[in-house]
Amino acid sequence: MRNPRADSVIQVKGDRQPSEGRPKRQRNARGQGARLTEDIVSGALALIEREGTDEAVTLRAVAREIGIAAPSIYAHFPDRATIMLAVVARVFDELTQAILQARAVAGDDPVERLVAGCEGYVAFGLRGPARYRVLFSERRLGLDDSWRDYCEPFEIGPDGSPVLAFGAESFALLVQALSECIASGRSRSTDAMADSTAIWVALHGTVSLKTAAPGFPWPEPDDFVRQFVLRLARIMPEPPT
Amino acid sequence: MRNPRADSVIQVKGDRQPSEGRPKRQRNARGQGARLTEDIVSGALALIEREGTDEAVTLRAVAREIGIAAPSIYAHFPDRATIMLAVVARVFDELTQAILQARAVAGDDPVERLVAGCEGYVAFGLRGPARYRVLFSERRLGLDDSWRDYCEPFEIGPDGSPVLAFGAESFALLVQALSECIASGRSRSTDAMADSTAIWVALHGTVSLKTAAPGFPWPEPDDFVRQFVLRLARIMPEPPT
DNA sequence: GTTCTTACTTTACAACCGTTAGCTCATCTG
DNA sequence: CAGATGAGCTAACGGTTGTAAAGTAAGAAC
Repeated sequence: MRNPRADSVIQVKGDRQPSEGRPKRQRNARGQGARLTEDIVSGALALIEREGTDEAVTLRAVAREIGIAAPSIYAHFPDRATIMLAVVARVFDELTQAILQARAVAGDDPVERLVAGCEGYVAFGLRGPARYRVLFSERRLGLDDSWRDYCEPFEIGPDGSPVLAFGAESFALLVQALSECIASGRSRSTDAMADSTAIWVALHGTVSLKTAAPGFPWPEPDDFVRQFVLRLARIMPEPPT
Repeated sequence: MRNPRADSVIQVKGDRQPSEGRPKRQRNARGQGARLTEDIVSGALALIEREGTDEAVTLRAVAREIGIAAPSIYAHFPDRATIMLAVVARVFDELTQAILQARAVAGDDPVERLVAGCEGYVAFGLRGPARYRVLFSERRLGLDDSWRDYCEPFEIGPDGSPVLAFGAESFALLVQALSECIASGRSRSTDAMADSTAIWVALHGTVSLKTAAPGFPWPEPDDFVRQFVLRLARIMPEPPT
């Protein structure tokens, strides 16, 4: 059994330059090198939205996207995982803004504000399914502590990863909205944390399943969301007169 | 600007045989060739559970896993997507069995049966997060009609893909369980379909988020599930005497 | 004007991947 | 026993990826 174990490789192949195809990006000015860091994150995000999956984010693909050479990324990020972490941080920020904006146009009624925020969450997710998916799909494996240098200083979970620390801001908005309903006597919830968690779970499930199974006979989204939010938030059937 | 466009490649590399490392699988008997089809699906599933992601399923990895040569797969599946489809079909089947089993030990009370099925769903998901994830993460793209030859004959969605046809069985169990609660006067739901959808969405969200964010302060799972199922199913506070 | 430094490139390597073409070898059929 | 056929193999092509090493262009500092 002659096993050609010695995998000898002679490869005479040149990588394509970044200049071909894509518009070549012009070099940053002297002090502005950090600007490329932002562009890398933007490029990765654009790639995700265009291709529909985060698997499209490879160092080379990102480099092509923004018109630089692949190894140039190493000056800004140590590896792919850290790029993705920065992407996640940015998308969580966008999510928080979307919720705040939806809530802002909802008036003063605490229940309406709660519902509006939830509808905003779902609308955000459905507006960019791939972008939303990265929030909770990152296997944060093989990721050392260097993420601290590239993201805001978040708290660390018990397993040493930044886990939900990212979503904390959005989740806090939800807890706060429910608490206001409780305080104003509109909800008979006795555990804002647990009930917020239930709402969050349902919101996430809605986005996740609606994008994964578009063929399912889904009810009209806003009313569907409203109905389950009211029940999970233990909103009273009749407002107190 | 001399651009070495002509990417001439001289590659003198031999692939590794499947025999090295892995235990070489012994050839199937004459009529039993189809047995490898099952083994390929099992191998892909094992790979998913071990590596934690379906990205680990490459033709070569599956071949290594079960001790065959990569090209041998082509006699059984035309491409990776079809293998994944068969995996999804099998996992959905496992899910249905898990729900049925959980329900079987729940006694006769329709509410308890509903809750037990839901807890079974969540327990199944948490028992094998990667396995569960494939159910709803497959981008069914670039997948021609040949899936019909490898899975049970499912209905086709409006976009020509088998989409939710897979989960239909599990979902039907849920609708049925809720309908029994309605019929026995324990639920005041007037739309079993919509309320089942809400429950499904919450169940999926629970599994998805609990595995994605294990660092979050999750409530005890069974009670958490029971609480939101009762509310979403519009179960009466007091059983009728 | 020389030197230093920043912000990148180019080139190359080693390891994967899917897929094709053609081969081997045991077993069943006549 | 001859031949067909099923079941799986080897070898190879052309492509992808991450990443190391070394090179270069332009502006700032002296």
